Amino acid sequence: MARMSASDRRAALARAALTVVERDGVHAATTRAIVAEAGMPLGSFHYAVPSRDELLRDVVELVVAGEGDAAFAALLADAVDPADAIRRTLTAYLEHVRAAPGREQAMFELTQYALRTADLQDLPAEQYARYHALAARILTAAQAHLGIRWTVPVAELARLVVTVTDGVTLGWLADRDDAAAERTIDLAAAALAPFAEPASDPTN
Amino acid sequence: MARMSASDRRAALARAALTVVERDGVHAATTRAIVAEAGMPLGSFHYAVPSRDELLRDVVELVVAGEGDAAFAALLADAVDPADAIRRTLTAYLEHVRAAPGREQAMFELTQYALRTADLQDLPAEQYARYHALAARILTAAQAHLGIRWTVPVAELARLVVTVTDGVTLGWLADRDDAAAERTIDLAAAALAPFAEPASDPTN
DNA sequence: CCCGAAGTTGGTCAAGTGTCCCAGACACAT
DNA sequence: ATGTGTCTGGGACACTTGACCAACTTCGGG
Repeated sequence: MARMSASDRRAALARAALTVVERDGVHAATTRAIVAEAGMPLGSFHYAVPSRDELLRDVVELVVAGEGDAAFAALLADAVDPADAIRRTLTAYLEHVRAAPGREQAMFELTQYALRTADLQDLPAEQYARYHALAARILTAAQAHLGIRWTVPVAELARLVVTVTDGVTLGWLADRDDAAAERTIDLAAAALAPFAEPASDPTN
Repeated sequence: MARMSASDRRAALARAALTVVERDGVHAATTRAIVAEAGMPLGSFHYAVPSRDELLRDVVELVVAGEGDAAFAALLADAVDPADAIRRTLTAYLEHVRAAPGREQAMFELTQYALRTADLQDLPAEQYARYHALAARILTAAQAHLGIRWTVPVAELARLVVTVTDGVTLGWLADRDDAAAERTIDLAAAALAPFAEPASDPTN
């Protein structure tokens, strides 16, 4: 095994653990499965990290941190109106899920696991705060790109958007019905579009 | 232990297993925890059911079958308009979640578990089909109660409603922010209400 | 009343788990 | 070169888990 600092090894273990969780689920993420994925001997595990739960915490934080760089905002440029923009963005997200179902399922599993683990109970709140903040950034950017203004607080709309993406994802994971998911997105876009008004609307 | 037929015992074990899953999570639903919950000796387990995975299948089916009797439709009577009706219904659902968070979390966990288990992969689709059917029934009933007509197919609207309830539940489970969840529901109600029109609207 | 079938139960096993240990190898400053 | 703290990695321990068994008790029909 190449020599590696304990902290580097810990990071490598977290990445390996995420790979295992995506592929086989949280319950399969044993210490042995993780070190096998990382190509390390078992002994390295507890040299690099005090306990398995602490590594899982790293994994959740890895997930939370790495979810932000979404290129969704770029899509806004092509959209012709708010409904179109919302539909395109949600569709892009669905494509992302379809391309790597295990990844999104891993997010849900990790959230549920954290909720059941005393030491990790604060993580889901942080995780969702980041999701909400990300959605808020996209919505704010959309105002400039589309020349519109949201008629309700962006923070509240952001939470609703995250709610819809989570719901669409869960539903699709359950029945893998692409067409139905698309229709749900169309409907959601139509439902959310009225919250936008032209930026210079004289009625305000 | 009272004498009991093997099939009755199997049903009792499935109920006990559900109780354990609600309280402690899927990973805690070991054969020993289940028989302890059911007040049975360990030996009874494999007399009544061939394997643990087969009992988990029973549990998922129990969940799928027993979710339908919601009394949500009754709330429609008091509502003054579609937005109010939707808000009341979603709020009632949120109350249901808040009263027994473990229960709804168990639903999610069981769905994820089924998706990861080869023998159970067909169950989530069935589970969500039932959710969608239930939502469709409520939406159809709402038409008569409120004297309105949905301007989009009920089946599609039903899937969106389930999407929203799932998303709201997941978000609330993560951060337990009652106020934020309430506002999300308010917003969702406002967004969905325009899909209703007076039943005798002359513009159609 | 008897007897085979059905049900009960504590004990046991092999596999798998998280955690820990320690003897050795390595890198680097002195 | 030598020493010191860091890293390696095979092995072990205590424990849990799902599964199984064999002896025992109870039931219901002939």
